[in-house]
Parts: sequence; C-alpha cells; structure tokens
Amino acid sequence: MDLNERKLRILQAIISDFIYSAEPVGSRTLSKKYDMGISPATIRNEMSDLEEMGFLTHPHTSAGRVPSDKAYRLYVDNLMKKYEVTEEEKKLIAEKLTSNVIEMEKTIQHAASLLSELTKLTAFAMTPKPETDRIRYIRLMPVDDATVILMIVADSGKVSNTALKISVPYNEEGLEIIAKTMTYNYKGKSITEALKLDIIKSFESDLEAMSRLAQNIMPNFLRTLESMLDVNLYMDGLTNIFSFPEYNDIDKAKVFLQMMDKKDYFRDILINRDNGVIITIGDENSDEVIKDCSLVTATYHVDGKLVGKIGVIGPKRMKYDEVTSIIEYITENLSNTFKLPGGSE
Amino acid sequence: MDLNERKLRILQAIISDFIYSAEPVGSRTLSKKYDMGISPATIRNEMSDLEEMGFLTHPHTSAGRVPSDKAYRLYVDNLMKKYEVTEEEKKLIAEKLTSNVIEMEKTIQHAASLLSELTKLTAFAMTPKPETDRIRYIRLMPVDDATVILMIVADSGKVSNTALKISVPYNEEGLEIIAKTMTYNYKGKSITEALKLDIIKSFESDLEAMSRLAQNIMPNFLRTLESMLDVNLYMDGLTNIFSFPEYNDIDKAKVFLQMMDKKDYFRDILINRDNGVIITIGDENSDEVIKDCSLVTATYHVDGKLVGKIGVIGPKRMKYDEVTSIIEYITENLSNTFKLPGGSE
DNA sequence: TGTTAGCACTCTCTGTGGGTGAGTGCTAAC
DNA sequence: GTTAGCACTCACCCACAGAGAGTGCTAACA
Repeated sequence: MDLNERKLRILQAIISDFIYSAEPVGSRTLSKKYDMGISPATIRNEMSDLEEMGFLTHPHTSAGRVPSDKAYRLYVDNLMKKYEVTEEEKKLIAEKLTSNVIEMEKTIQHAASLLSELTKLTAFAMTPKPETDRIRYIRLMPVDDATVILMIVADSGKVSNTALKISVPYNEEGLEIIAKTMTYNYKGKSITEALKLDIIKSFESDLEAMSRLAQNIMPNFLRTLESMLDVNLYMDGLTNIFSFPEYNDIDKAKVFLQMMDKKDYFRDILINRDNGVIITIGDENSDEVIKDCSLVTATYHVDGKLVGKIGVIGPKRMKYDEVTSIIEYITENLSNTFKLPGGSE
Repeated sequence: MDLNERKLRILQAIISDFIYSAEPVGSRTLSKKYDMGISPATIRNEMSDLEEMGFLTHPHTSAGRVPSDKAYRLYVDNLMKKYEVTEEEKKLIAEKLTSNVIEMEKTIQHAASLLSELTKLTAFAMTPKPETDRIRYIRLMPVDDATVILMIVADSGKVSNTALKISVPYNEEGLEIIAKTMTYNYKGKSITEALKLDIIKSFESDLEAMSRLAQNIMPNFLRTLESMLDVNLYMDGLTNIFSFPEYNDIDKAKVFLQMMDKKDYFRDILINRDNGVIITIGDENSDEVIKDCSLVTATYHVDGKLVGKIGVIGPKRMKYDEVTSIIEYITENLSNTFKLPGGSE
C-alpha cells in the first residue's frame, strides 16, 4: 500500500490532534476540525489503511485512532516542522544560563530547571563524565594544627577540595613540597590514569617525617580523585507529569516517579545513550519501565571536550518540535558558557 | 469526665492499631485483638466518652474510631514508650555517616537518604545556616592567563571556590598581595558582616594595575560570599508516600509531591522551626498544606555552633517512637562527625 | 451501678444492568 | 473513488440492591 499525500495529511492531523488532546481521534472530528474536503467515511477508509500499515492503533473497536510509535517516528523524522525558539524563551535562557555563572554544577542545575519550565515536562541534566579531564595542579593549604585543605584543579576548570585530618605534626613547607611532588607526578594525567598511579614511593627516600605526612594525605587524595569521577544528576519538574491525563492513574504515576527516584538506574540509562540530539519513542527505549514514555536527550560540552547530557522525559505525545528546538538551543548556550577554562566550579 | 486508666488503655490500643492498619478501629476488633477483658459494648461506651473528650473521631456513623490530633499529642507526650535503636540500625548509621567523610554536603545528603530508608518516610536534611560562620582566609591561585581561582575558607571548615575570568594581565605576586589584603580585612568576620564591608578603597592607593585587578576580583568575591549563605535542602524517599493507603488518592499524592517540589517553600517552613527534636501533628502545623501530615525535625551542629536541620514528613499515623529515636540518634552522629574543624567540605 | 447481650439502624463498598454517545465497519448508491 | 446510511461495539455514567462492619440504644444481669 502507498503512503500517499492524503494519507500523510490525515496522519499528521491525527498526531497533532492527539498530542494536543490526549483523546483518540475520530473520523468525524477530523473532517470537521481540519477541513480536509473529504467526508468522514473516506477518512475512515484511509484510517483503516493507515492502521493496516502500522501507523495507527485502536484502544477498542468503538474508539477513535491513536498514533503508534511508528507514526511518531515518521512525524519526528519527516512530518514535523521546525519550531523556532521565541525571543521570550531565548531571553529567559540567556538570563538564567550565562549571567551569574559561579559554579558549573549550579548552572547545570539551572539548565534542568529551565528546561522543565519551558517544556512543562520532567527535565534532567547530568554533569560531564570527567574521565578524560586532566589534572592541572594540586595544592595543600594549612587550616589549623590538625587540618589541611587539599585542592585539585583540573583542565576543565573543575575544582575539588577536601579538608583532611592530619595526625602528625607538619609545617607549611612540608605541605608545599608534597603538593609540588604530587603536581609533578600527576599533572597532565587523566583522573582515571591518576587513580592507577602509585607515587607513594616518591616520598619514601626523603625524611621520615615527610613520608609519614604523605602517607596521611595520599589515601584521602585518592578518595577525592574518586569522588571527582562522580556524575551528578539533577532533576526538575517531577510533578509536571500530573498535568498529563495519562498519569491520572495512581499506579502509572507511582511507577514513573519511583523510576525517576532511582537516580542510579536513570543515570545508567542516560550514560548509555549516544551523543547529539537523540529521540527515543516508546518501544524504542530498551528499558522496560520507560516503554510508554519518550526520551529526548542532547549533549553539551565543557572545555570543548567533556560531554554532559540534558534532556526531558514525558508521555509519547509530547510536542517534539518545541522540545527538540528548546533543548538544542539550551545545549548550545551551555556549551558556550563552558567554553575553555573559566566560568566553572 | 475522667481519663481513667482503662480509657487510656483503650486509647493506646486504638492508636497502635490505627498506626499499623490505617483502618478505623471498631469495638469488636479491639476486644478480640487486645484481650482487654471487657465486652465490645463496654468498649463502645468508653469510646463514646473518649470521642466526647476530643480524643477520637468518626469518619461516619457506621465506621470505627480514628485518633484525633489531640490523641496523637497525648500519645507522643505520655503514652509512647521509648524505642531503642537496634544494633543493626546503629551499624548502618555508623557506616554511612562516619566513614568516608569527604564533603559535608555529601554526608548530609547521606543522612537524609539513611533516614528515609530507616523510617520508610520522606526525609529531608538542610545544611546549616552559615550566617555566623567566620572567614578564616582567602586565596587566589592562577590557572591560566585569563582564569584565577578564588578560594574562601571558613571557620566551620566550609570551603568555597570560584573560577574567575580576569580581563587584565596579572602575575602571581599581585594575586598574593590582594589575597593577603583581603584576608587581613575579612578574617574573623562573619559572612553577613563581610558582605557589608567595602574594602575596595584599600586597593586604590596602590599601583593602578593592582587596583584594576582588584576591581576585577571583588564583584565575584562578593557573589561567592553570597552563594556561601545559601542553605541547601536535600530530600529522599519522596515516593515512600505511595506506600501509605491515605495517599492512594491521586489528588492527595499530587498535592503532597507538589508541595515537596517547591523547595523554597518547604525550606522556609523548616527554617522557622525551633531547635531540638520538634514534633508537630496535623493542625499543629501552621502551614495549611501540611495540616494532615506530621513533621518531625531535629537539629545537628557543625563546629559546635552552626545549626542544620534534619527530619521526616509523613501521615499523622506514623511510628513516632521509632522515628524520634532514629532521628535523635542520627543527629548525634552528625554532630559528632562535624565536631570542630575537619571532616567537612 | 457498671457491664453485657440484643437489635435496629447507618453508611460504605461492591457488583450489576440499562441507557447514552462516540465511533467504527460494511454495504450500496452515486 | 467517494459518500450516505445503518447496524454494531464498547466505554462511561448512573441508579440500585445487597452485604458487611460498626454504632447507639435499651433492657437485663451481677
């Protein structure tokens, strides 16, 4: 059977209407509302064909038609018109994302909040996977007799610090020597490489006091490095799903929210997605629990290299045109904000 | 009318049963299950008295009795037995809270997660209000030609850093002089005091280059100080409310979750609560939206001074004995972990 | 006088069955 | 190929009856 122009027009109308109303679309409504110049009966015949071709389904015999995953895919790939981000939206995005950038993490959090506000969906943002981030330098600074602050600065601009409890006496020079030695050994190494390195020997030849101080510091240094590898996931607009009639069912809402609550689980889903703007619709999602959702994700860059993700999750009948344009625009802004050292945590 | 011993026993049984079952308690069930040695009819008479005294209510004529807020209050103040935190629970708390303390914020987050896990309620934890925290020192460290890291260390051990974009040429000595001058001026001042101070003049007398560098740095310094005043609120176990039959109603669940989603609103509720272990039951809560919840909060200390809050929110029929004991135990552990400089962000 | 058995009454909850309306699918005519 | 007509289907709403849990009152009992 042929997917001719009239069938496409009908399909498009059904998808638009269903995205808007969440109600199965009937032939009569269609012919009245969209003024297609053909009678309901003709539309019914076409609908029946479209159903046979797998683009429409039927919740039950006497209900209207509902687009299938295949239909949404066709819509996203071919039918959908490009949505232009409005000036108002652009202004809001610029305001929240570029000014006042004090911490990278805060900015990423704001991006999620903004995205959920603009799309009225549940949004999330993931900090970059810093595996390839390289160590720039390490500092040790005394606070008091028993406390030292360890600071690690990476190429991306990420800074991590930890207050260490030190059980041996020390002085500022000793700290400086250790920090310099560490910087010398770790500079230019990625965090994952650094974790494999064993430099504790470097200190053994020196004075014993120094060696003991270093032994006090190193385990904490490694733990701090490890924590730098953590990927944080922020969510916003969780309760937005309540505005969709498909989640008026308590069990559906419960399953959705419990899934989003398991951040580790959801993080894994995100990590395994490809880069760029990716849309997965319903059954296209490999994870059982989100098989009646659509997921739209995109990637932003930090320092031109590290890759973070941002996106939305919601019912399959989302406004794909708006959502993708807005996400694209936000990721561009984020990438610009995080371009090369500066403007980061 | 007198609240005699038998009435108390009946009331206690009703409260226990209702906390467990969430079903209105009838006279027959009570006499069978709790073996009180009196007949249902007698119990009915007593129940009727208890209702008149305001301790019980009636959802409708032919339903059993439900404890009123006044009954819960009596239970919490007088009837409830002290719950002993089990060895297992203690072990879990010790594991999650004392070991591996790299960042204060992470530990506080863990505390919330732990609390929700142990109580099966929605838990939250608020970082301390750092108004009285005092600045210990300020450092400026070069990253590259256009980036400098600003680091502020406070007495509590809290460390805040920001990467600044610098638009004028500079050298390490210049940074050090400015950092020393800033430390000299700000050391010992609380953050709120520091925000009111205007030290930009201190740099005017010096070389012009220095003055321009300082003018590059100061606005960002103030913004970083401001961000140090932020109080973070972490939540965990939001979806636990789905396990309570009283939230099987989609609208109830929605209202609850939307309320918790408005973090600023909820943060304000917490900030206004007194210190120590505080239980507020139903109508005792001044905020309309949580009038059918109970809120249990407690305070922990950082550096022996700063005060953070942690607690749970849930239906009025919560296991107050368990909840209060566990919260108390966790706050003790937190306060110990955060005792004086060390073990913090 | 306090306690208990008995009984009528109340109210929720569940299941059932008819009516309504939106929509389909088929057939026959245009 | 398109359309009008019509029988048929199915979800949804509503009313109604019966069951079950529980109360409140009364009268009898220790």
